[in-house]
Amino acid sequence: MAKTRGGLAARSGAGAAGSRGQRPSRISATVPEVYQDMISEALENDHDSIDRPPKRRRTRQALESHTEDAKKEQETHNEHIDEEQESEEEVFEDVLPPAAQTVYNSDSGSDWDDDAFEDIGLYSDPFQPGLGGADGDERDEDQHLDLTLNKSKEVPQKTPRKKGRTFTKEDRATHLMIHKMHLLCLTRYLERRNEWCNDAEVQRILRPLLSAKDRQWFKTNPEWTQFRRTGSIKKGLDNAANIWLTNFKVTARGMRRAYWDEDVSDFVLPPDADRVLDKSDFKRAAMNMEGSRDTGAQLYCALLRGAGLDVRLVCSLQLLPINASSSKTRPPPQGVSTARPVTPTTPTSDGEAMNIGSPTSPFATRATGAPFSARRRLGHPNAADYHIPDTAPPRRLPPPKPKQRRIVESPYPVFWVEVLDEAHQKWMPVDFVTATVNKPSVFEPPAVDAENTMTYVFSFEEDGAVRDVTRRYTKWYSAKVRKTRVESTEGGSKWLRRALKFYSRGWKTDLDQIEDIELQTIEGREPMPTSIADFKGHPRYVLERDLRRNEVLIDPHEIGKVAAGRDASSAGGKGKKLESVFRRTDVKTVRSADGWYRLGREVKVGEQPMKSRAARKATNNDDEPGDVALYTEDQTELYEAPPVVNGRVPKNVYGNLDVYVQSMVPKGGVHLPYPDAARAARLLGISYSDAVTGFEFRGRQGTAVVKGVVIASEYQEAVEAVIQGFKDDEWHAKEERRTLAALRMWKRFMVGLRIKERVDAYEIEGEEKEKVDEYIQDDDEGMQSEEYDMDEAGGFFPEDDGGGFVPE
DNA sequence: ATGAAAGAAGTTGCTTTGTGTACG
DNA sequence: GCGTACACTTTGCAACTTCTTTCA
Repeated sequence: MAKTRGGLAARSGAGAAGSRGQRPSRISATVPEVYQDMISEALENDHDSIDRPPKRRRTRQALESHTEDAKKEQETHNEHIDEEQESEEEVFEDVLPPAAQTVYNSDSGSDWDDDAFEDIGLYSDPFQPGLGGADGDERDEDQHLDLTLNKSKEVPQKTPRKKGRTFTKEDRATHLMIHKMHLLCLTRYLERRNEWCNDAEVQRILRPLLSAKDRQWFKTNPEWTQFRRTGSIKKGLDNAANIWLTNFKVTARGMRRAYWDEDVSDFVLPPDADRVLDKSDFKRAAMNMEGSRDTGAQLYCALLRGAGLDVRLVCSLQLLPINASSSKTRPPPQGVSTARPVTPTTPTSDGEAMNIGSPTSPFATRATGAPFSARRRLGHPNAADYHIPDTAPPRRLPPPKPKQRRIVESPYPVFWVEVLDEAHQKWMPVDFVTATVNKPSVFEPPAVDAENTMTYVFSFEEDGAVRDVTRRYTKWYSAKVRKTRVESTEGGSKWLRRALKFYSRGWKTDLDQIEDIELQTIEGREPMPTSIADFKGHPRYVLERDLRRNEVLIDPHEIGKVAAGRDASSAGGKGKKLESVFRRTDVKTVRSADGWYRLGREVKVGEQPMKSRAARKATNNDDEPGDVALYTEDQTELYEAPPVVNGRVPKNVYGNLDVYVQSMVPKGGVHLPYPDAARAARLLGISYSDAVTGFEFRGRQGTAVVKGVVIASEYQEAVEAVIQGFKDDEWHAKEERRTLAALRMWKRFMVGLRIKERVDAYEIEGEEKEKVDEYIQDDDEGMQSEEYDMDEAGGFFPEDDGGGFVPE
């Protein structure tokens, strides 16, 4: 769990979660049961994965600098551990920090086994901030994720890679788990915010913002035409957005894109972080009409709900990517939207007051990307991004602050709302950052936006039900976005469904169904990808080049062509290389006859292989390594083992029976997977075969795993009875051993008593009593040691049901 | 600026029916 | 002499992944 904590530390723009410690017992009280299951499941898996020591790589740079910093490193490392253990309990805090961004602390390492920390040292990494001696700027350039913990004796690899790192299977599993945890945490956070938007007092505070006239737009007459009703609401929303923009002041940074590679050991909450932690903060934000952009959107939601509209709170979750590959671990490039004057990892300078008008301000920097004057920008879709105080003076006086601070965020919102267009039974996205109504296409930030990414867009309704509406807002859902979501991992779709089920209302309204169809249509309308890379892993299209060796196109229908290769971009379209695009549904998995047999299937007679692949090795020395024929599932049928005849169970050449799946048990037979079954069958003298259920690798060769036996079904009861008999016997034998041991001790005790009695009888007047006492004492000691200290003996300890020493 | 190709370097998955010794 | 329990050992290769560089 230590790792988890490291991964969920707040990065920036996040609330101060650290101040609210909790006891572990509270975790179970506050975490919904379904999540507890999921978490424990995930942790279990990880325990499995650490059984085998992972093979690790190491870069030369890291090794070279190791010795110098080793000591210092160790100290730092220990501190980390302490911190992590301390704060580990807060992971599932009831109140999540607002806009909680998460980072993965490289120091928390790949193994969270406490013992593992004792003999594993972190390598000092010249790229790691604060350790390699690089100054701040360089650090940001070169800093990369070091998830690898190594034993210091490890030998360096021959030719290490300069930058970047590949991750082991365990690392990737950890990344995925943290990604999931992050999703759960943010969803819960979102649900809570959504709840606050329903708060009557918040709505009451905001109510005066909209005059009766402003509200009039939202009161539509059902007798009006659809168009008029929608038009009225849109007009009202435009109006409300203007009012909101002139009144709400952005004073804090909202949620932003998460990265893996930041060192949280010296993390300081930036001064412009969103500090709304509980409902009272939320109310205060409503009263002061200031806060982060996110808080603004939430309050806006409350305002509209208060005005009687059906409003959903929408959030584009800023999750840690599933793969922490090096391209994703670099700090955000100072690109289009990162017009921040300071590096993101230096929070102290982050908070420095800035002069908006100065040429070094983000305004000036922005000028290259958005060459608009402040006034022109007002009408620009991204106007809200600039939050210009002078052109839109707030109604209330700003709090007395020495200087105004610029908050430069992505021009695309993270939080917004969806308003129900009742006439059309559709949800219209409404946002005051982009100042748009019903334009879903303007919400998706480009891939290069270092502050904002769109992967999961969740929409919470007033009653707390959640909907995944990502497809409404993303252009390339199937081609790009889906690959960054859990659905692209094994069992991911199911997991997400399960996670979101917790927030569902349990049934689908008509509106939900209409929306389902709408989202499906959007997905179906997605055009064919234009780049070859996007075809890989696409749920609908496939290129022949991306087929795996056990995949084959059956009855393929070419459904398009795509330009591939360098020729494609050559002038005049000459020499264009075109590749055929096929449907993913035409792809079938093929296996060898042996492979199918392991799944309990058999290739039908006369079937021709669909594909063949080169055999790895000749099985016998004289054989040429030929090709292995591969078949599709359609070419196979369920394997039927030779039946049990007259109680005789068939055997294969190895003298046992393959039962890889249940269907391979021969007719008239039954599989008893108990270890004692063979002995029982032998005792009864009936025919049986050992059941081989799989293989395990020991040494160089695989060995069969035998699990129980197959017997004729008529003997099942008898064999089970005998197995039960064995168990009873065993139990009785054990009891007998215990009884004997107890009796032995009683005997000894009695003998001891008798001796004492006799010795006492020898006592003659005048003899010193001490001697006798000594003798008895010695005897006592003898009884407490060695043979009396038997585990199974029972007897001597009152709590043992063997009883004995203490008479009942 | 972007993406494809090619190459490098590393990881993963497939493979798939023992043997020798001590001891009761 | 026989049966049983247990320790021993952990291949090698191709596919696949990820990253970098080069180029159009």
